[in-house]
Amino acid sequence: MQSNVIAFPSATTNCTNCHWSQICVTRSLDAAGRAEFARYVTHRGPIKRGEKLFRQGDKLSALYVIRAGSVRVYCDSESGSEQSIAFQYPGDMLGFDALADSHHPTSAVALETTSFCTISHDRLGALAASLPTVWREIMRAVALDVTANHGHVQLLGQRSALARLASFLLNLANRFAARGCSRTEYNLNMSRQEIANYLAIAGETVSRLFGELQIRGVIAVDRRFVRILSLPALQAFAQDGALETSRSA
Amino acid sequence: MQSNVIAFPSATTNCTNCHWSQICVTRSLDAAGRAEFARYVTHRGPIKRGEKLFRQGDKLSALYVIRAGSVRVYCDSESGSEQSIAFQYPGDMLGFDALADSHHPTSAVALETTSFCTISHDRLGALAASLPTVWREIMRAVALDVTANHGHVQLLGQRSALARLASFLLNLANRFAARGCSRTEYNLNMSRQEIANYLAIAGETVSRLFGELQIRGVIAVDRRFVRILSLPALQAFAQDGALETSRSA
DNA sequence: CGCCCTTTTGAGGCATTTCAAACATTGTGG
DNA sequence: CCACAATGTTTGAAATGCCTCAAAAGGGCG
Repeated sequence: MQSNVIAFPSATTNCTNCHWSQICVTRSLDAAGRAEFARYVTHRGPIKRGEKLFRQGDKLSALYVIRAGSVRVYCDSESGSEQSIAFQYPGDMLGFDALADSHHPTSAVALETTSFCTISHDRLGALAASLPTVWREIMRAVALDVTANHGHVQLLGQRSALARLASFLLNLANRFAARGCSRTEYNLNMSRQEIANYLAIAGETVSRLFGELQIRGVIAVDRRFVRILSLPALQAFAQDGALETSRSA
Repeated sequence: MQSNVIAFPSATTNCTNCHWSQICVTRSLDAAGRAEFARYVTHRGPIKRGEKLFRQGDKLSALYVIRAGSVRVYCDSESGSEQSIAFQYPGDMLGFDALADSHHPTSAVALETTSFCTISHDRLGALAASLPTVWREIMRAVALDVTANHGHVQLLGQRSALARLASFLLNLANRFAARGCSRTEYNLNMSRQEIANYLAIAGETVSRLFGELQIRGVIAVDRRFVRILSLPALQAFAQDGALETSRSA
């Protein structure tokens, strides 16, 4: 998000004046509640591209909320291959999958300079006692994460690589829009290879498909900057993935 | 599970004498706790194959735990296609993805005659007040579900169809083993087509791959009954998906 | 300016899909 | 109890979309 419109937050930001209070788990809290919540939150970072918030296998120490920047969550399999699970943006909470056995089953790495908040695992009980309603919001955040995972499975279930890429671009568009950024113009925070891994297709295919969509006038791509020229056309590709004839709407 | 070893539970079963108390969210409760928990639980079913526990779009009314039988969870996309998200067995909790916006983003359908428990959404607050520690278990169940979803994504990220099928068979094996059933012999509760949809490959391919694995002596298949003849060989296929030469261990 | 890394573009091969038909299995009604 | 329908499964042959390997082109950064 850092690269998309919104300025990098100052170090003195806290939950009462945070940009993302409508997206974060604080969204249902009033000013007093947010001030109280802030007592349980530690600001961290900024960390640089490539640095990790946590590693697969690490003992759970806290839950995380992105404050600025962006993060890629991924899994390493026994066979050595890596699978990207999610890209996370400001306001997104991550790390609760570690609540199952107190160890992180995934890793999270910064895609760019990134700041984040942590909520100590030890203090979750106290937080819940102090702000009972916040549990509901945490559950909601978890449920949203589950739903996002379902979306990812649905995306991978789509046969055509084109449909996957189109779905991906639309997903990003919606998430940026939810954060007050442009729905139709944004910077990709990840490399082609990282997109490819997330979509479970080859990097070269991603490249080719960006080309295809550009030739058809559906999007304009310049390096990592994407402009969606026809949202309906992109949605059509996301649904049936048909390439075939002239379809630019 | 009904078809795998364990007898169908009697109608008088409750949380204090439930077969699945080591898997269910009650697993950390003592006898008194379970008795208390049982006050919040309603027994439902049995329902028949094809009947639904809940439908995508339904208003959230309760959380669900399978007691006997098996369930398929799936998503309908706008384009009309369907994507299987998970297969659930006794002790598994489902439905909490609806906590995000109070409506179910998925549907759940019985694969066979199935009984289940419901925990009314309205009474979750009272339950939490009465049994504070149970929240931790519910969070754990949710985290397990998230982890399972990551596993599904990893599975779909694997390129070869053979690796996907092998991973799937191993996943089932582990889950049956966790429930005290045989790890190496079990009945599939779902059709070939349902497996294919879950794995995002064609039904015909599933058929062919079952044949391949059988010819190679890795498994023996008779209709829906599967016997794993070589766990190591199946694991090898799950990791690299290489078919190539003689590899029967 | 030159090196390195990412991205793009090209050509060929192959795994998987698709379409189609034979086959088995289960359930149903006469 | 059998014939038949309906459904699910297997098998075959051809088409194709994506991957792999390889090389060139473009940016970023010292």
